[in-house]
Amino acid sequence: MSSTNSRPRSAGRPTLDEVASRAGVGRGTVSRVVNGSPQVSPEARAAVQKAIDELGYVPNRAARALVTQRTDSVALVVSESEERVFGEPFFAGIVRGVSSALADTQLQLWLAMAQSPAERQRVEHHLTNQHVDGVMLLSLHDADPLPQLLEQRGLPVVLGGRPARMLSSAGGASSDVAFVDADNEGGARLAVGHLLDRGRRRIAAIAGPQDMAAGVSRLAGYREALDRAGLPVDESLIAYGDFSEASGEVAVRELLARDPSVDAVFAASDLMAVGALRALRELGKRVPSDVSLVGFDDVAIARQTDPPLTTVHQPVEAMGREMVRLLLARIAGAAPTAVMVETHLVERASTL
Amino acid sequence: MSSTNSRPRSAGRPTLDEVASRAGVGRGTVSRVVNGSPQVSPEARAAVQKAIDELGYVPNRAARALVTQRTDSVALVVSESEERVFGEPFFAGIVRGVSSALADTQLQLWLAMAQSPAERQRVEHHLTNQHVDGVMLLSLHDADPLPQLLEQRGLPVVLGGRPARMLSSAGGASSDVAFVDADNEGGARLAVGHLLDRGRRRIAAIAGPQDMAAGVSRLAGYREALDRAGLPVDESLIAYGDFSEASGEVAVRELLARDPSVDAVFAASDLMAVGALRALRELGKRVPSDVSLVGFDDVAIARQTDPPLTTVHQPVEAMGREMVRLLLARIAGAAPTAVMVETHLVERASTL
DNA sequence: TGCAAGATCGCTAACGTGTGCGCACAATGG
DNA sequence: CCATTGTGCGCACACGTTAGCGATCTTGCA
Repeated sequence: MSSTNSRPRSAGRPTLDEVASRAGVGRGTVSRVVNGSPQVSPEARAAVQKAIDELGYVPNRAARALVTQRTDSVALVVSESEERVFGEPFFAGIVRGVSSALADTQLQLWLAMAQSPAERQRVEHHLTNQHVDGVMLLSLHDADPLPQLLEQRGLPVVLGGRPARMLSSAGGASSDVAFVDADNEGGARLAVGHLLDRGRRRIAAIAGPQDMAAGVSRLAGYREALDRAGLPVDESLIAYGDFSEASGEVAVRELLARDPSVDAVFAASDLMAVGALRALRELGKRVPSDVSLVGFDDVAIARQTDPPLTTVHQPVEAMGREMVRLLLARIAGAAPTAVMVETHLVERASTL
Repeated sequence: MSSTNSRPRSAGRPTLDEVASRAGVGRGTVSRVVNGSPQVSPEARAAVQKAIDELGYVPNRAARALVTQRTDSVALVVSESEERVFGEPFFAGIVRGVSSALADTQLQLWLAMAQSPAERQRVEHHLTNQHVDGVMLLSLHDADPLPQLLEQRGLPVVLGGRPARMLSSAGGASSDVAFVDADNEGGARLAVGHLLDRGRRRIAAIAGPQDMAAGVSRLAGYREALDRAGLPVDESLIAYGDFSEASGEVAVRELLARDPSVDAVFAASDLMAVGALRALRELGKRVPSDVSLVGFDDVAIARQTDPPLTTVHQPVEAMGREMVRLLLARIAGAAPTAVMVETHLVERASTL
């Protein structure tokens, strides 16, 4: 009895008017019961409910979405490889925040990865109409056209991390696309301020790529901290990396070659700080006594380096929650807004 | 101009017959062009394509799904917390395999986490009709009714890991629900065989919970390896844990208290092996000289213990690919099947 | 030139649901 | 007993698409 024809399928799922005829009412009444409208008598409601239970009726999402224009689900799209998505604790934190914020809602979260062009194309194609009510985008490239494209198609979008061209707009300002970003500038100020407080004066910076918002903002925070302390910014104390471990190693060698009296290094990412740490050791510098070192991001390895890394922590879970908040507002019809979440310094043994 | 009425929406997305009237053809022709039917003349095709581009038309998925009964997307549902999903490399491997197998297809992968009852309810509700074409389920509870429920609703399901009640059916056998499982029994046989090859004779086992298929199978493999070697199975050399680190610690203390001459331990999970390793050290036993130790799973920490852990590796990526293969077959109308993927031993320093 | 076959395309009937409109019927007041 | 109000519910249309059935037009052959 399992192979009489190609696909048994149990004669299709029950439909709205099968329920209606079994309950002896019209389609409209069944629909009203399903959607909890008050305009239906207790006995009719009971009869309909009975029929629903007996038939195992469950409304067809496609048909409902077609008429209501809603799907009751949202997507979180990450433009990264599985490797990094599952490796970096950052993403886990975001997802945790997003899930917790969505818990109060009826909205279902769907996670998608899109790194290769083919995947990106497919995701775009699937997102683009009537599959979700809104999209959260994580870690996309510099000038990725995806957010604009989606918004243009009428799909609310919220970005995690500030888009590169949105550098000037502060928190709360309205822009063409909503985003949540950590206070990179403030965090860098905290880090460098901490080094200044501890009496360091020759503070070098390993900056991130200047075509990424985080890179620019963190360097700006470095400059501002020195400024506020009345110290001049010595451009020869700034080297540029690409957030990677290797680039941190190269940068710190260059910095010390330029000026051996450097007594502190601010690295714009923990990975670069880890590279810097290795190079410093190889150069015979002791951390933190000879050179203090501060990173940024508070990734997991920052706790396990020797010595453990002082770094700037970003509240990733809060970022996830804020993304949901903005997205819900956007779905409800609000204009795009930007919010900034605060960062704070985690003091460990790489500074003293 | 942004607040004249409640929701501008740019007058709605263009529809099929807006394209048709602009191109001067009928709706059917536009549909044929969009779906790549050969039954349309080059000039009509060009006109339609032009109109599509100008209007930025993109087909409405809900309407299409309503008539075709397909959504061109599948779900991977993991019944775990974000913590574990993003922490355990197992899931990353599965996702990598699934993604790579899906790359040839037009199907979009949606990942969902469902641990709490509320989340489970919501996922079930969203899956249950017309949101995806098929579902892959990972790490669900013992007698979870979800797979049966979904199959009953007409949704193809593939399980990662053997359901508890399916212990007897071997690879390829037809069952009521499709699943992919690692050869736990064979892996355990390899592990214990390795210990026997190295001359160990008092081999204890830390078994997993016996209400989980993996726990039962791995213990069965242990017994069978001894059996094949003509050795009796001493029940006092078997202790039971729950796959956790703490339970491994407790179990090994109990085993050594029962019989101090134990010269090898087979742990049914790497986490239990890590716990056992710590307890052995505290008990003054040297690994591997006094007691050899083998784990199971080949998780990331197995490489970083001291000494690094010999363990049984499961080809998680291949499991992901197999899950997709089974799901596609299932969607195409095939009956549920079961497949088993091979495991192999990774020799490290905890055995000699 | 006439006829048939094949290519091309328009029309229309679903797909299953939400919802406004209007009707029937019960309750209440005069 | 009749008029009026209000509640409950059936009817039918709309949502945007696919697919099958013919209608029309072109083309080849006798």
